[in-house]
Amino acid sequence: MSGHHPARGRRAGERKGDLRERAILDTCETLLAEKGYDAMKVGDIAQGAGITRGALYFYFGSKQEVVAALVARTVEHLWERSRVAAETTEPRQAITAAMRRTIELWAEHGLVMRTAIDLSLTVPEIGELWSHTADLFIDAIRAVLERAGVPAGDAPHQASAMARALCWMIERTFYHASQDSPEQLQQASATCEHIWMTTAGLTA
Amino acid sequence: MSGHHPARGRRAGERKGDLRERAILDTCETLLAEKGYDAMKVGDIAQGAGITRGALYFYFGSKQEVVAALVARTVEHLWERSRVAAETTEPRQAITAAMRRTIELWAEHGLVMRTAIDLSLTVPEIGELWSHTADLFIDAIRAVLERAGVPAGDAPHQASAMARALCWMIERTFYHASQDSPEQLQQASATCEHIWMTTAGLTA
DNA sequence: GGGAAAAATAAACGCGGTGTAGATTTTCTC
DNA sequence: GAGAAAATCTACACCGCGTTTATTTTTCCC
Repeated sequence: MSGHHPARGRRAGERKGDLRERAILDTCETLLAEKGYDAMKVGDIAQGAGITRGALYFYFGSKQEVVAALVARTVEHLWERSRVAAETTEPRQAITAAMRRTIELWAEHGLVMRTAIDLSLTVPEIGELWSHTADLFIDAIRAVLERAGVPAGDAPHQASAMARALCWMIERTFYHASQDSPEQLQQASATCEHIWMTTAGLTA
Repeated sequence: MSGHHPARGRRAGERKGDLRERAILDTCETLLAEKGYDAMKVGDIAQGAGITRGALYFYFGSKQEVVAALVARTVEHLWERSRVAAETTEPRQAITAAMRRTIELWAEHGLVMRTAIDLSLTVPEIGELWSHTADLFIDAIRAVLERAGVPAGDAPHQASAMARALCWMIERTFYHASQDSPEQLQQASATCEHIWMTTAGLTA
């Protein structure tokens, strides 16, 4: 058992320490890229943020909480971006636009997204965040499929199930591609787009 | 740094300890299902296998090595099954047969396969095993696509890239479905099969 | 500018888990 | 049945996390 209640300090808007909190998350992101989750120790994060271990535990209750907060920050960003888009009605355009946006998201936040996926099992809070995010994407895909004429419903070849499968395809394909080069992301995107189109009944 | 060279004991065929080695892997598989990787401690595995921690370290150099061995054992099984099949030439039948086989594999070995995927990043040896396995599947899918008329090649809408995307779709979809019920596996399979068919240009 | 609250420091400590070492017993082999 | 190799046990050293405490510095705000 770690901490039952937050044991967090500082409540009430926008103290100075919010700066440090951001510094901690930034450092965490950097170290995650450099060494990976396991090898990254709490002391490293603190040091990188210019504080001591003790001080870090004033802001966050555990290592997992730090990473969870980092994921939350990133994921919130994803949601905003997604809310803005998704207004195109013509299916073909919608798909193309969505894939372009997906490339941007993975190019910019690939590391954190991969970390979120990896830790989904281990850290329940992160699991929640990511599965919620996935649901948003699935629903967006579902809407496009239905607009393109795929019958609505939960059965195997109806829109919901297909959208889910397509979402996992995109997630996994970009997960791998984002570990390589930006070119790989482009390639991956083109392939996913084509399969999505075909599945939607839109023969290119 | 853990252990550089194996530090393994016992070489030369079929000592008594091979029995224990199997017992260790069996216990590991059980505990993995019950508690998950992190919560499963080395002492638990040893106890389950009827020996002490120290004895376990005679057979395996680390916790990771134990799980890697378990994955290797399972994956070898997968390879055999795949070698036997994949002789159907008619694309539609080949796809249906492949999906039926995939259901069986995930129903039987879902837990270990999920573990392999989860630890691919953390444990290099497991990463190797799994990516090799994935390559086999990708190649099988590629062959079917080409037989169905999809042009060969590495470009985004040619057979190789599409096969890769389809493989990740199947992996991830089954990964999730296998955590729920056998019924979910059936559903997932039907959906994946449909998308695969469509992608291959075989309108159902 | 002075007092309260917030933010940070340093130095311990306990806990749990991994991996290692050395001694010891069992088992094979001749 | 003696010696070697295999298998096992017990005890320990290490590392990292999370906690605690006591003490200082910074910041807020009236």
